[in-house]
Amino acid sequence: MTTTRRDLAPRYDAAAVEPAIYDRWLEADAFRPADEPPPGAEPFVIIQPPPNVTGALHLGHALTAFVEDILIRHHRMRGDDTLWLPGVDHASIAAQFVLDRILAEEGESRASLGRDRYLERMWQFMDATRDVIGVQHRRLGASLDWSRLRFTMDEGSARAVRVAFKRLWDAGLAYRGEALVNWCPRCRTTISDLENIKHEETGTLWSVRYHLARPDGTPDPDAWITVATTRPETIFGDTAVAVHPDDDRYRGLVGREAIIPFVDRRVPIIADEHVERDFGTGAVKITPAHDFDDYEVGQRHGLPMVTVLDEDARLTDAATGFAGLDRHEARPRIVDALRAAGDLEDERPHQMVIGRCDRCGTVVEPRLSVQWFVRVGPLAERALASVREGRTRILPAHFEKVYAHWMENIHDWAVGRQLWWGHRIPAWYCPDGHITVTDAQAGPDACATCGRPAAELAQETDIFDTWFSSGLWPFSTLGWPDETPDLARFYPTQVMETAYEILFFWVARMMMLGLFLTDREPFHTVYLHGIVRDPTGSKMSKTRGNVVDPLEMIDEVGADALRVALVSGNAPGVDQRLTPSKVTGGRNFTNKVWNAARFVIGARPDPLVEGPAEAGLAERWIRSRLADATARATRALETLDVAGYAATVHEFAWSDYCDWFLEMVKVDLRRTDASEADRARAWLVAAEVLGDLLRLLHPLMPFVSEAIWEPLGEAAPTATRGEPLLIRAAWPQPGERDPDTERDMAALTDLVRSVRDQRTAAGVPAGAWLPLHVVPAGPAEGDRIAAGARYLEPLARVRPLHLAAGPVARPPTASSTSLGTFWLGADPAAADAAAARAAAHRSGLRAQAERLRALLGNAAFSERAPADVVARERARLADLEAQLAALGDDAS
RNA sequence: GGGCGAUUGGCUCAGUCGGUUAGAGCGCACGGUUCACAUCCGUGAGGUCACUGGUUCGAAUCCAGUAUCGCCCACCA
Repeated sequence: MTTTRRDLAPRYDAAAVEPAIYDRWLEADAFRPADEPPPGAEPFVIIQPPPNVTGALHLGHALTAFVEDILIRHHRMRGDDTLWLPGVDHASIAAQFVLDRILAEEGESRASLGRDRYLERMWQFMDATRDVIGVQHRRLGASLDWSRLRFTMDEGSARAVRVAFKRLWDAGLAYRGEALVNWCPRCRTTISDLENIKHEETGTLWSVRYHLARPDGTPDPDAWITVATTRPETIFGDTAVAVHPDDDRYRGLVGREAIIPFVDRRVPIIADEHVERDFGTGAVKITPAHDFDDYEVGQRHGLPMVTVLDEDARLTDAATGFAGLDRHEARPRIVDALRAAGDLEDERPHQMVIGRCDRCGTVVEPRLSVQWFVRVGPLAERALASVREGRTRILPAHFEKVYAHWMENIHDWAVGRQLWWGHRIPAWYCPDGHITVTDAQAGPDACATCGRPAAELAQETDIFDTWFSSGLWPFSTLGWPDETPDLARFYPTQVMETAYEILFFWVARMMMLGLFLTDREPFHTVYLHGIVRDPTGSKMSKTRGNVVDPLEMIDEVGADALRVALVSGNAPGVDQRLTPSKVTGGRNFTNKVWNAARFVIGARPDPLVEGPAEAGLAERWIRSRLADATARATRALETLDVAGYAATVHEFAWSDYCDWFLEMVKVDLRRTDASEADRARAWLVAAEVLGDLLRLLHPLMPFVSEAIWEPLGEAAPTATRGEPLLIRAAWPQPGERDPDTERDMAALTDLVRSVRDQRTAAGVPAGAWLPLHVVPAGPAEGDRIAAGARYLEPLARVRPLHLAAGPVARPPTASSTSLGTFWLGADPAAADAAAARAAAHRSGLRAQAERLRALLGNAAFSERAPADVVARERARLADLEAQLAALGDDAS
């Protein structure tokens, strides 16, 4: 019988193996679900959070892809109707930011090109960059169904956006209105609250005299009210001065008028609870068009709103003498002018919170404008109920509180953006001011209100916030609004896995829109992962220069190693530090698995003569351990405990399979007294368990496991059960545990470890063979030692083994395990340390026995603790006492 | 200002339903050319589980408070 035996390299060479394996998966079309769902199969669907089209792969993408790929591969192997759908997000503001920079280098700009040419240019840019992120995901080993790749700017998404907005409009949940919004003067667009990032900064608090108006309306040079402000450049927009109604200092001034500097406008002095008496001077200027608080005060008091800053945050003509100046230039000049006029009373540094644009860092300006909003109240209520009532759960669970808190305090969503790259809002205006919203691609035929023909209507120029189309992602990708087969088959999805950072941006919006538009929760579980930080715990950022490029890491150690590093020991929702030692650990593990397989495949007896053979201790033990590992790994994956899964397979592979089992297999393969059938059996067990181990490992290290699979199958067809590709192989069913065998093995390995400890203590050369004397604790123990002797001898490197029957004089180096008392026939000169170790061992036993006696002697314990707990402790004490007695210790 | 979370060996992190010897990897010490792997093997040291109080026969685990750190949200100009 001849077999093709592959020569595997002594080291796992990721760079050589991984791309070839990925190509094999692609050739086999292994990522795509079957055309028809397998009968009785449960769907398991993850829609990939679409990475930004402009972004390069970072560790966050890698973590996302790894966690999702692990879940997907597991379910695919279980035979579920599994779909993992990839996508790319058009990222309007981010994409414009990038393109604008490129254009600037070419001496062009948004303005110089105009909307149509700009968008043309954007599409060219898209064509050039759109595939990059996908190609990068392939290097991670992501088993995404590329045949279903979607883009948030494709026609499917565009249609979904139009239909979604039309439904919101028809339901009265979309409206247009004037309001104060966050405006980024550099991006020249509205941004949402979430994109307005608050920073603690030191500014200046100025106290400025506003002179009171005399009856004739002129300023009284001798009477004034002093207001505190951090924004003197908005003085021109002041339409009131406010004080607290209970503030005695100003009681007499309420109802009088103050004169705004420079513009000499008379404004009322009003009383409003919003004013903090203890802050500043207790009097505040009210600028309704440039401050969210003041806006509300203005509403309450019916104050006029004067806009003094334009789209570029330059002072408008309302700013007499300062018009045209940028807000930052204007500020010091205005302060100077006030000082010159003698109206600047005070100037002091002030800690304050400043909002800056998430994208460009520019100070955000509250700006009065007419905008499109989504009324989120009713949407949020449903989205909140879904989580409260458990129809969608969030992992880790404490984020449910965060989610609820946000949903309860949610503000209407300003969905319009004054940008060009994105989905244009499908609203048309007629000259009479009517609004027509349609989901027809070609636009409306006529004004819905007055019937004016389409030619007289003008479409809204604003586009949607990127997150509007993202909010439709779980169903727009499956064909919604059409009732497509994919939508019926795969929606709602199972797991939404993403970074906790975008819980509000994205997850909340998908919940709200999904429930409104499809009447179903778009996913059953939200799995949030944390941020990958640098080894010191800092967030990775380009400016800090501490960014780790996953692709470089993969070049170095391989994708599987990076995957192990990122998912091991990482709980959901918790930030992690990626250290070099974690990456090295991942690499070492891939290499360990590779080499274990190399050994097994290379150790195949030739010829392999199968025949009747008995299941030995090693075989029974490893099968039992495998059953345990399979059950635990499966359970961990079912509960989305990815780190627990990784830890389980790591421990089983390294400790059980490699450290103990393979060492025992070596013994069995080299036995001279064994039959060929016995050797064949020992090897086949090793190969078959390796097969199941590879199945368990596959989601964690898909490349290595797949690379080994084929050569293993060639050497041992029963190990792979004829399944050609591991990615499509069946997930193992947990077998039966064998507690007796596990106990026997635990006792044996305990003895091996104790002997090794004695050897180390005695300074015995590692290679030396020593006689071992054992006095078994009883006849049963003696039988167990005899049964395990063939492993005990080589693993502990002891020979010969003396099993004493009766009482024998014990040397001071004697130590004990549950199997009995033992000592080594070592050179007496080297035995001092061993004797000390043995003495320490005895005193440890004594201390434990002491503790247990105290516990069991406590009536409260024996009476109140559960019977099984008491019995267990009793048994432990009995065992300890037996060991002590066998060592000649009478302390009991 | 409100909310959420964390605190476990030198480091990074696990720790199930409360059960009496708290685990892992890295690091450290010692020993190793045992024919899969030195990206390895073996052995060992190292923790009063942040602190205080409570519940309990029993607390890293449950409760209350304190301290420190971190994050999120928020309209004191």
